[in-house]
Amino acid sequence: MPTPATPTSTTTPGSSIAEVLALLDRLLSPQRRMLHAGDVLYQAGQRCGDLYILNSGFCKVMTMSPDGREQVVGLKFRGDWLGFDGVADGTYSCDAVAMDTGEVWVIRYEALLAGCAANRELLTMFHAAMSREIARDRDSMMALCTLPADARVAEFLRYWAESLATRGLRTDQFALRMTRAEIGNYLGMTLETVSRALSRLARDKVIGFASKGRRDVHIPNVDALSAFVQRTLAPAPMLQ
Amino acid sequence: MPTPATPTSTTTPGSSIAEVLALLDRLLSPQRRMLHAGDVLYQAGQRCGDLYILNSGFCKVMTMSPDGREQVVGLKFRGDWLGFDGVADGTYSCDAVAMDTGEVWVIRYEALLAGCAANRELLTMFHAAMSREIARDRDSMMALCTLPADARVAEFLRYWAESLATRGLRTDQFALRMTRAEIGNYLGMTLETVSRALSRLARDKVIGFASKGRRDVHIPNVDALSAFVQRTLAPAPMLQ
DNA sequence: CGTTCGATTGAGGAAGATCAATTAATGTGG
DNA sequence: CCACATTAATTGATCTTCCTCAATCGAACG
Repeated sequence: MPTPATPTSTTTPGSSIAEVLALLDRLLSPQRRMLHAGDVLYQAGQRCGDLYILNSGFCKVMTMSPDGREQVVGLKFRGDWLGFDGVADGTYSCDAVAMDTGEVWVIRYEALLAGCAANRELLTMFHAAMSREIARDRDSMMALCTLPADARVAEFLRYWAESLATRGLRTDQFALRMTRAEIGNYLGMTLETVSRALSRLARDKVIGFASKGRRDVHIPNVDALSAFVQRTLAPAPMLQ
Repeated sequence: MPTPATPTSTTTPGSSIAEVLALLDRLLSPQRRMLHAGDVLYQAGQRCGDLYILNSGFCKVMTMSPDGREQVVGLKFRGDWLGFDGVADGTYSCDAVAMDTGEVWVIRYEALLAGCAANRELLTMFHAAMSREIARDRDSMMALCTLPADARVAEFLRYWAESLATRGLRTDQFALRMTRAEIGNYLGMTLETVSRALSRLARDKVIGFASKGRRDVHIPNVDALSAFVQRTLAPAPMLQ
């Protein structure tokens, strides 16, 4: 897993979310589009003329296989791009759905190409964004393949908290905008297993639930989540 | 899962492997580098100044988490790019290892950027390659999360055969260049489960093993593999 | 205030992991 | 070239984890 990016890092130009947004605003003055929970930003099969940058809110990315299996394959936060999958053959291969009220900036792909040809910073920033998505997807595969169910849920929460932290949002308390069924679908397990994992995490005081409802998660200490993942990997502390 | 790409498709410029290689050769005249099985093309943490295109042979991409879990997260064939993960922050985050004798073309990232600024075709081709990798990773996630072990192994073989077919190579018989342990690691299961799945596929005549050794797989009919995957998804043909 | 949807929890079963033994292929030194 | 060592693959027996099925509970909403 990558070390948490420092939001103000300037090693690569355009590596901070604010810088990226500012650059895009300046060079491409993208159109704004309001989102509400459940809104479909784009759908698989649809012609891809635009890419999107999430300026606020949260989105999920979903794929459907020809035989009807459906899966959440990605989560998007402020500063993340949407629609990369459509660049290759001009057609989106996933659905993108808003999970909350928010705003995306619409980037015409043709305009982006023109901008990239003229502006080196825009070009490298765009490449960095795609590259980061590839690296992130690989981390997801690792978690899916090597972690047992409880650790997978813990890692999911850790990733969400880290994503919020990177964006300067509070991480001690936040709303999971997904049902247990959706989380399970994303993590490759059933909703009951997700629920049991969350209950265990709560019993172990690694997480807590806000007073009313069990969608609001309280994470006193993100490191405790990482520690929990590690603990499940070293099964028995080797008694002697 | 994407429909098998027609090798001669010209909808997007530079979408065929031959076109991509020709374009790169013409514009960047990349340096050639010979590979032998086991050669490490690049390693996580290493400075990323180059990208690579595989001209022949096969490579695997591996990640290692901080706590030591290691996993095969990708397979690369002729025409595939390697090193995208290093573009974001100038450091590779994976290892790339040759599985066979082959040749890569070395693309200096700086030269590529310069070329992209000057040549629109190169720019879109490069973007298409990254986009395709993102879409492909999502398909992998889908297979990992939604398919039972037997179907996952069948899907793995189907993907390998499809990859060979797209590149004009024979698919009825080929060598898996991975041990059962490596396949299992890639698919998120143990080597014993891989072995049992392969035995079942062979018993059902969906695949066969070449005379000597069980590394050479014989696939009389790729569609039979897809059918096998479907069969495991519709568990009981609903007796009444 | 009942209906509905999501979440929790328990009991039983099945898929796959683990452990262990055997066999097959590959390599090595004599 | 053969005996032997080594590594990979297969197969079986057991055990664990997670899934499935089912009941219950809680929150939200008309």
